[in-house]
Amino acid sequence: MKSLFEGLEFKSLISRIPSARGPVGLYPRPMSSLDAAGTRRGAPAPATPRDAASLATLNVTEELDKQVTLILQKMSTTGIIVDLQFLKGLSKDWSKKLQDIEQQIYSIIGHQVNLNSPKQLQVVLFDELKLPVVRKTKTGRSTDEDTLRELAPSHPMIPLLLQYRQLFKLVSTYVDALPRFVGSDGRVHSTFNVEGAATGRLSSQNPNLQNIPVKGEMGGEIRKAFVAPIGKILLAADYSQIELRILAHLAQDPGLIKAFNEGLDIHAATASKIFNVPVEKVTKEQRMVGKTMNFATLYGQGAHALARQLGVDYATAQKYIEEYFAQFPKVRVWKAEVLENAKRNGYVETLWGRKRYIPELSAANRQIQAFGERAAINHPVQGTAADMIKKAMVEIDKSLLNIVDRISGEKKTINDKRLTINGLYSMILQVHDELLFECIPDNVGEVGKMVKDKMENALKLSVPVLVDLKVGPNWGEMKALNH
DNA sequence: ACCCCACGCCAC
DNA sequence: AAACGTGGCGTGGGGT
Ligand SMILES: Nc1nc2c(ncn2[C@H]2C[C@H](O)[C@@H](COP(=O)(O)OP(=O)(O)OP(=O)(O)O)O2)c(=O)[nH]1
Ligand SMILES: [Mn+2]
Ligand SMILES: [Mn+2]
Repeated sequence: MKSLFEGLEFKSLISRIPSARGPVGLYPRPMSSLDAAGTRRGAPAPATPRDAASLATLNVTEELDKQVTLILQKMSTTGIIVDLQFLKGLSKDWSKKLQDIEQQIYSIIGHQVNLNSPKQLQVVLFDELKLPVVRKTKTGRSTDEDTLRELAPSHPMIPLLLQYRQLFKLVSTYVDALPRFVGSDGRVHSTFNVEGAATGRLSSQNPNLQNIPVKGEMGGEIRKAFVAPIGKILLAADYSQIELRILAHLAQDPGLIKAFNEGLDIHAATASKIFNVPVEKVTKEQRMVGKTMNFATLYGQGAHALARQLGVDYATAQKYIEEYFAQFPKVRVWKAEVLENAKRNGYVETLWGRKRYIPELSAANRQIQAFGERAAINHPVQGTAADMIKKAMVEIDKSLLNIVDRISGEKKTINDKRLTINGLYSMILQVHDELLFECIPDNVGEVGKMVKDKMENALKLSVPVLVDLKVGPNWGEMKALNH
C-alpha cells in the first residue's frame, strides 16, 4: 500500500472502513501487504470505530464486497492457462537480443557495467560521459526513461540503453517470472484482494495479472501466452471511457453528457486536438495519449507536467488544460464541491457510499494537502467505477450458473469448498474495468450479450454506459465480437 | 531465508 | 522532479 506522499518526510495512513476480509487465493505466497487476518499493515487501529448496529449489519458496499470475495475465490481457483512453451521461445529470442545490446553498450563505453544498477549507471552517464544531469532523484541523478529520451541525441549508448531497459523489464517481470507461478495444472492462480486499493478497486498479486503488458508488438506477444484451453475461447468485456462517463454523471456536465449521448469518443477527440489530425484518423497510440491527458488533467496534472509529457511548450499545455475545462465547465464546479464536502467531513465517497477518509486534507503542510485533494477528487470517480464492475461481477456470476443449468441437463458445476464452479463459462480475470472469461464457443454470442447487459446496467447513470466485447484464442489476439 | 529501501516501470 | 490517481514487482544495495 502506498502512502499518498511517498517522497515526503513523514508518513501517514490512508484510513478506511475496516473489513474482516483479506486476500483471496490458493497460494498465499509471501503475504506482503496484508497479515493473515487480512488487516492492513501499518494501519493497526481501525479507521472508524463501528457502533453496535453496524457490527451486525453490513452496509451496501460491504455486502457487495462480501459477495465479490466469493467470486474472487472462484477466479483464483480456476486460474488461467499460461503457454509455457511459448514463453520459453520468447525468453530465448529476447535474452539473445539483450545480450547483443549489452555487448554493444560495453564496446561503446569501453568497459562492463551492471546496466540494471541506476547507481552504477549514474557514474557512467554523468561522470564518465559527462552528460548533463536532467533531473535528480532523492538520492542522486535520475536515469529514468524520460531522462534517457532527452539524452538520447547526445550519445549513441543511450538509445541502446533504452532498448535494453524495455526488453529487460519484459523478460524479468513477465517472460521469465510468470512460469514460476504456473502450477501442475498449467495455470497461474493469482490472489485477488477485494480491498486492494483505497478506492475500492481490486488488486492482484502473485502474480499480478492486472499489469500484463499490452502496448506495442512485444506486449501483444506476452499476452499471447495467456490462452484458452482446447475446446474453449476467451471472451473479454471492457467498459468504454468508463471514468469519463462516471464523471459525466457525478458532475452533470452538459458537455460530457452531450458527447456521450451522441456516441463520441472523447479520448480520440482529445488526441485529434493534440496531434492535429481528424478524429477518424487517430491511431491507437495517439488515442492512448489522449486518454492519459484526459485523466491526468481531470485529476490535477499541471501545465508543466503536461508539457513535458506531451513534448509541447508550457503555453500550449496551458491552453489544452483551459480548453479542457471550458469544454466541460461543470467539472471544475464539481471538483470544488467535492473538496468542500471532503474538508468538512474528512472523507469522500462513491455513488454507492464507499468512503475513504483523507486526513491529509487537514495537514499543516500545503504539499501534503494538495496530495490529499487530488486523491479526494479521484476516489469518487475511480471508486464508483469499481463499485460498478463489482456489481456486474455478482450479477454475471449468478446468470452464468442459470445459463449452464438451462443449456445442459447434466451437471456441469463443480462444488469446491462451498463454491459453485461452472465448468463451461468461467470468469477468470478482472482488470479494473475489464472482465475476462473462458468459455465454450457454443452460445458465446448469448453469453457475451448477457455479460454486456449486466455490465452496462450495473449502475444507472445519466449517460449511456457501453462495453466492448472481444473474443479470441488467447489474450493477445482478441477480435471484436459483434451481436 | 527473510527484511528493508530506492529506483524504475508495467497496467488500469 | 514536478500539482494526474490506483496498484504490484524486479533489481540493486544493504541488512538481520
Ligand atoms: N488517473 C488515471 N486513471 C487511468 C489512467 N489510465 C486508466 N485509468 C482509469 C480510467 C479509465 O477509465 C479506467 C479504465 O482504463 P481503460 O484503459 O479501459 O480506459 P477507458 O475505459 O477510459 O477507455 P477505453 O474506451 O476502454 O479505451 O482506468 C491514467 O493514466 N490515469
Ligand atoms: Mn475501458
Ligand atoms: Mn480497461
